[in-house]
Amino acid sequence: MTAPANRVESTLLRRINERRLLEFIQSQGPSSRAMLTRSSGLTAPTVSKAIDSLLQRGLVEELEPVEQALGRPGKLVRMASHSGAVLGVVIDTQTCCSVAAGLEGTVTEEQTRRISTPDDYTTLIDMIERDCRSLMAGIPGKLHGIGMSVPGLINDRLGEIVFSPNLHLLDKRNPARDLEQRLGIPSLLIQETDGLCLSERIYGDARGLDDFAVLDAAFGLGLAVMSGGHLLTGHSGMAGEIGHITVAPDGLRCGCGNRGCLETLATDAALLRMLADKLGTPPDLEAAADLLNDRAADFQHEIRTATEYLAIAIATVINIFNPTTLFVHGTLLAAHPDRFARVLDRVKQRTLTASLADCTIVATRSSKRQGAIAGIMHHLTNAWAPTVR
Amino acid sequence: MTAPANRVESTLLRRINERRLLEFIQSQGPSSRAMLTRSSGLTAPTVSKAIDSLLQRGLVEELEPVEQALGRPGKLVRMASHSGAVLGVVIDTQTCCSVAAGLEGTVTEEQTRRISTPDDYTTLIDMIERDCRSLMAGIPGKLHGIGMSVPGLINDRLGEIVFSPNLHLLDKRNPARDLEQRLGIPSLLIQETDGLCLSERIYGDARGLDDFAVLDAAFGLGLAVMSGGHLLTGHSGMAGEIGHITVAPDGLRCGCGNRGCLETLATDAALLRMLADKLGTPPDLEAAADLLNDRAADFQHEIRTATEYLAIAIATVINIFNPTTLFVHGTLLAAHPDRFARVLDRVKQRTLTASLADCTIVATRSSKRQGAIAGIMHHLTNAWAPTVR
DNA sequence: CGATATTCTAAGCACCGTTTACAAAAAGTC
DNA sequence: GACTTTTTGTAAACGGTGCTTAGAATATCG
Repeated sequence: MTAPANRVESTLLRRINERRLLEFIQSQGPSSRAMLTRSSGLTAPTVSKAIDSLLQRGLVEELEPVEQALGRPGKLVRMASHSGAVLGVVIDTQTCCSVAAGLEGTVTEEQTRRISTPDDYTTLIDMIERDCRSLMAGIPGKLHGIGMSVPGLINDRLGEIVFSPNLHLLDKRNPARDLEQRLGIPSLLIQETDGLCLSERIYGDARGLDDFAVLDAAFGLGLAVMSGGHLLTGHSGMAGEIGHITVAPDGLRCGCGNRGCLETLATDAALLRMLADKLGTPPDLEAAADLLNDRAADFQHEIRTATEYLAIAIATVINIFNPTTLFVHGTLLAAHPDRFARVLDRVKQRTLTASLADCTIVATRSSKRQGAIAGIMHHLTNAWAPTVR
Repeated sequence: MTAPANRVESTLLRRINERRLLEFIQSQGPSSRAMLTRSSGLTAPTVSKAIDSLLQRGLVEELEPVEQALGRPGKLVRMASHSGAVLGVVIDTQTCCSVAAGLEGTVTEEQTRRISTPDDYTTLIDMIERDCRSLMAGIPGKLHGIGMSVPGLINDRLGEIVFSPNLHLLDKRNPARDLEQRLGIPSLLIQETDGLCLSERIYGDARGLDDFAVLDAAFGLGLAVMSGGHLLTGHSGMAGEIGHITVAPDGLRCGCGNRGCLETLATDAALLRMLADKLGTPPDLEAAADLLNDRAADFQHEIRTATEYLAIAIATVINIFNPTTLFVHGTLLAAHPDRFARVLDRVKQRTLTASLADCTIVATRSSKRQGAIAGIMHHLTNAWAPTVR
């Protein structure tokens, strides 16, 4: 009762500045107060006070200086990794994994637990709970939160997965809320492509970029867009559903009920299906990759079709969003240099010259695991203070 | 030299609050300080000081109270219309118009000058300059700026119209900058669909909405998206080019060089062209509207085709952006109740159920004229202070 | 005419970032 | 080893901002 109720506006500036500093520490690594003063444009005393507050909140920690510079060595400040941690959980069609990381966001194999996805929702949550508890036992400091990356369509306002075409056991569920109730740790649901997008922004090649996009062309066609430094959400967080544009009116029937959706033609899964039709037996992803490497000549038609439609998808994103960079996630077409080059060549045919000139197209190097961590870290900084624009 | 250089951060809060109040006045109409206190959540003294500042900047003006309430009547404050004004200029394929309006944004026929678009750029600027000077002579107070609505692709960073498919005399030009040099009044280039979008947001049915979109299906296929209260711009302001998604790989050749672009199939212009093919002579827009009203049965195929592709365009926007409302601008399909109902019916087939359930689809009631005014007003408030998100 | 209700502003306070000044801690210099 | 130089970090005073409190201004109602 000591503080007045409406202090919100009064501390707004402080919170915005704390957040800005946190982002500098995140992107630059361990920094002294003086370095932050230089890069943020704030004054030294302001930085000092803000860092004190961040230390108290446990988001950053001090490090002994190791510099060999001229003057007084500055005490370094870094994202809390000895005194704080987050968990990331990835739910996917084949495999699920849980990972612990410091607030600096480094994921390691030692701190990862993997399971193959069970058929039953309750079993899934049970197994994830078990893995999380096991990871929590090894965490030194405070656990700030859990990020959970899931495939499918998430409705933020309802707080549930509307439906997940490739993993129906998630339909109408909220595994993050369920896990939060069991563990008592704030948990956040993150659409997997949004996670990849945040991961590129915080840890990847999109650091400092305000307008870029991630297109996941592996199974479903997922799109996440960073626009003006903000993740595109739409009214209910369901933005980014690019997979169901009609591009072949008489094409194959899609899970959504229509025919010829882009998703049925432009993904790894689509190429797999075309290979299966030709071979008579469905190959798995690795077998398909080998086939395409060894006997590419036999599958020219299939490769050309998938390439063409992936190019259409990429061109659509570039035309609509005018990003600086487009990250493409996928195994068969995006990760293979030659085939990716062919995709880019086709994109050139289908994009407005001016928009394409602005845009670099690359394959993602991020993982969903890193995406789950990025998602919860984004939430931790984002929920605390708004951004000015 | 009196004020310190870095005072920016210190006055940020003040500016944000002034802007918020301005938006309340804009949306609520004339308001007393007490009313603003209630609706903004700020305290009375803060509101009073901020209004003083707005009065001094000439953005608002005081009005004599006319209330019949109980206590002391509050002096009303409104957007400056006696003491301030803006101009709007619309450049379009057939007709151009210039209009003067108070800062409250009301456009009238008396304050409008129309010309038919000349063939030559210099003549165009000459004529617009003449009309603007004529309008400026009748303006009571300060002229704050000019908004200029143009068709085509605008590159913000280069500050020029990249190209304008239906009005090539604008290619590589910046008529706003040219007009600004002649008149000495700050002038702003606004993509015409962005203008419609801002117009709906400030003056139309999108007041208070943070996630909606405007699809212009008249000549080109224009898209503007308001996402989280911000206009989607992309890296260079070229976002929204939805017209060149390939939907009919063997279709007609488009101005962009490809075949089967959505723009060649889903617009009024596309329907006109189909009618022309059937009739042998190209009808103008009014003749076409009459034909479709009187002899609809004769053109079932053409109507069905355009309807189908417009539905694809609408569904794409809803799937990708998850808006609360989608405003469709167009004469032949969107403005006619029966035909629009058929479009909506087809949209239902092509949109993800969850996203469609969130979204209302209506025909725009805004005009490009209002859009030009909205564009400059948006700039006047937006340039002054950032938003917090 | 006084009571009541409502509007608006003046004065003082707390918080925030900035400026200024200075203390702390290292390397370089004689 | 003492002094200077360089860099880092903090304490105190100052101006700006919003908030709280108090009070003046101006209407209607009884």
